[in-house]
Amino acid sequence: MDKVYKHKDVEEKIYKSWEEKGFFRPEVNPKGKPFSIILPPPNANAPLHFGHAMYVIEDILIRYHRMKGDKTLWLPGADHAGFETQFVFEKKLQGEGKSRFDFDRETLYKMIWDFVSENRPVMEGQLRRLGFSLDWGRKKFTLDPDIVKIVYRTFKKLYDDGLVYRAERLVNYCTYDGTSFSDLEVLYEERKDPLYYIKYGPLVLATTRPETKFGDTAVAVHPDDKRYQKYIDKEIEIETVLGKAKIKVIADDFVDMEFGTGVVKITPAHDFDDNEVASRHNLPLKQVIGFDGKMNEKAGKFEGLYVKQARKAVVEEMQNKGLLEKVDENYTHRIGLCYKCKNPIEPLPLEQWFVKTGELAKPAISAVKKGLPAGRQGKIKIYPKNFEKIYFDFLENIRDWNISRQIVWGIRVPAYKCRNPKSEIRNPKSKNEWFISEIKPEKCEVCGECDFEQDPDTFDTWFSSGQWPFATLQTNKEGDFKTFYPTSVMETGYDILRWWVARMVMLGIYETGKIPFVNILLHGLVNDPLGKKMSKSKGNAVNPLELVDQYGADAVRFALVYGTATGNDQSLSYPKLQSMRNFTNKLWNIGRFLQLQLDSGLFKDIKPAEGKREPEKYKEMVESVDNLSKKVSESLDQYRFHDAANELYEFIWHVFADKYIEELKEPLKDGEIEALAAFIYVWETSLKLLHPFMPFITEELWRKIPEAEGDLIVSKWPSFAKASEGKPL
RNA sequence: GGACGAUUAGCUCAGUUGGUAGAGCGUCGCAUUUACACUGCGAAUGUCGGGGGUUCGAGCCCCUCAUCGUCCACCA
Repeated sequence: MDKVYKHKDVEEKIYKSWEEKGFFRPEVNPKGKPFSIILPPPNANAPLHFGHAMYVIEDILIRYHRMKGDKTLWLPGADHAGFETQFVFEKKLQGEGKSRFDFDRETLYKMIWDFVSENRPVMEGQLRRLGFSLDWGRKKFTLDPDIVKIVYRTFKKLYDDGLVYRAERLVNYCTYDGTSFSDLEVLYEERKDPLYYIKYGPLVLATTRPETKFGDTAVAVHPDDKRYQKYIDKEIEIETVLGKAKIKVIADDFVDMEFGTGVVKITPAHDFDDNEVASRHNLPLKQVIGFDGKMNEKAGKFEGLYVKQARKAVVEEMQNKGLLEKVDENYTHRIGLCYKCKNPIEPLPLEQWFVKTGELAKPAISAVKKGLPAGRQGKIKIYPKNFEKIYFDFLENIRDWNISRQIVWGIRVPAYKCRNPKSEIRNPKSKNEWFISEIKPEKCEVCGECDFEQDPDTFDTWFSSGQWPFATLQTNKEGDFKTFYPTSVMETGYDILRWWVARMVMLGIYETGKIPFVNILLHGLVNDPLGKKMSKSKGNAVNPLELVDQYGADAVRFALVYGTATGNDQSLSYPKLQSMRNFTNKLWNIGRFLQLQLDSGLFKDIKPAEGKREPEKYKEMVESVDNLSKKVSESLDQYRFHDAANELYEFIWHVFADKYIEELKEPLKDGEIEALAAFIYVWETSLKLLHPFMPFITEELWRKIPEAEGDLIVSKWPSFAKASEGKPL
């Protein structure tokens, strides 16, 4: 054996041997009780980033339960990541001087498909490099035909249950990317813009968006505002850049009397707040900006101008006509930006598919809530507990979920529109011109004869990934769903608790009648060494594989759980990685020391019998490692990974290596069999306990112990009966 | 504006139900060709962010303030 541990000689070889022997499959423990985790599917469009290395927590749990004899499944997969992927691909096209508008829908889809197909194996290779014991035979992709079928089934069911509706609603629309975004996806930024004070007949109001005035359907004041009482509920005559007009004055307490003049123009088609005011007062929507970002015919002579140009032109015109009272140039406010291209989001009315979330949220809330009547008690536990509050906040204030996306890359909505203008007469039963079909329909289900067309939109990525636990298990090996659903743990970053986890609970309960998982475990983010969030655009992203090359997978894995409480953020630390690498070297040299004893010739024909493996003479060592087994097991059961890691590190290095081995050196020189037996007992136990954290080196060292049988990955987890003997728990 | 988290040794962070502060790295001293220098032994270092309260006793519980971070909601 070398003096120094060389991870590159070990890792690939060991992983391959595990995979070939089928140890990652639950079938290795056919009689065990089920334990399952579905891997949060990484985006198929890009190599792994550092956050993915946190999957190590799942691997620790999986390996622990596998060794405990559970029928253990860790199911891998990949997410098509609709918009993310299309954006990355668009960038690639840009680099080639092209854009997505150069291709038709089918060609574009095929191109992205090929692009993703190239990336997926890369990503899977990376997961292997980190040692993750995933059952590759069960891997799924969100665009697999059988997954799509399930997504269609759920959509149809929601529709038939009246939980899906189509409505013209304001959406966050990016006229540059040509797509709408959910509220969660919009980025807000502080900007300085002019605030224009415009004369509206007898009133003056302040606005940052004079170009939307053509879409005004009312002017609002606060009901208690003494200045404007006489105008409330009256129509006022106003002079505009397009001539005289009449507009209604309404009272609504959303108006801030202190702001500007205390008068607000209401533009329901282009502002979210105005839209809500409009729905309270039954005001009509008047769209003046098109989806191309240009003013439409309702803007009169400003038609065809882009919003920015129109604003300038309208302001100029108002100035000329004396309609502009003053301009506050130093007004700062927050505006919504497209989180990808950073252009301003334009609220626009668009027909969308929405899911009514109110009824879906209720069981998702009670699934976690404690203190409910018997039978409705929370069955899902969230760790760390403080994230419960975020979960409840989201679900208790949930808004309906817009699940349509105007992009090509994704699961196309299986909704079809009748094109027969008389369809409603022909079929009075149909609520509208749409029908939903899980399979490509032969004929129009509304009128029965027209040349119907499919909705061009695709589903929000979270709509499909929100069904991931049951979708992956229902489309896998026979019986998987029955055996492994609900899964034992859903482990992911806390940043997607609402986007993903809460939605999985809603859709899981809705579709299967059961919770999708029993425990929710959330880990923190990994920041750069200076504590800043890693991101590609900032250039501070670290590729986890580079660190694996440098320090070894085991050291990287251990560094991620050591010294940081579960759920807390951590900063990448090179000194920490180095000391964890040193720890692997310490392990290696313990193994090397044992090898030297075995090679000494003193223990040639000796095979310590079972009874001798826990020698009375070294009772303290045996008890102390048994006590370690107890502590590590308890820590893992409570998801206290940092405690377990700390115990292991302390014991193996500073107790076993520094103390026990020194004490055993002399007896070993004398060829004392009990000393060897004690050494091996403590060593074997230590390797087992450490294996979930550092799988590669422990397996390699295990195979060097002469009487160690089989592979460490499937060896029996140490019991700790002796440790608790005589000691109160 | 709201919520959550953080604030503990020079740095990075632990500290589970309240019982006179811990680790890793770093620093300083000593040892040594030793299974391992990616080593061993030893040492120093903290009014636990500020203030107030509960308690026999608070890093931990309560109130308040400050700074940083994250998420959510967003006033034209």
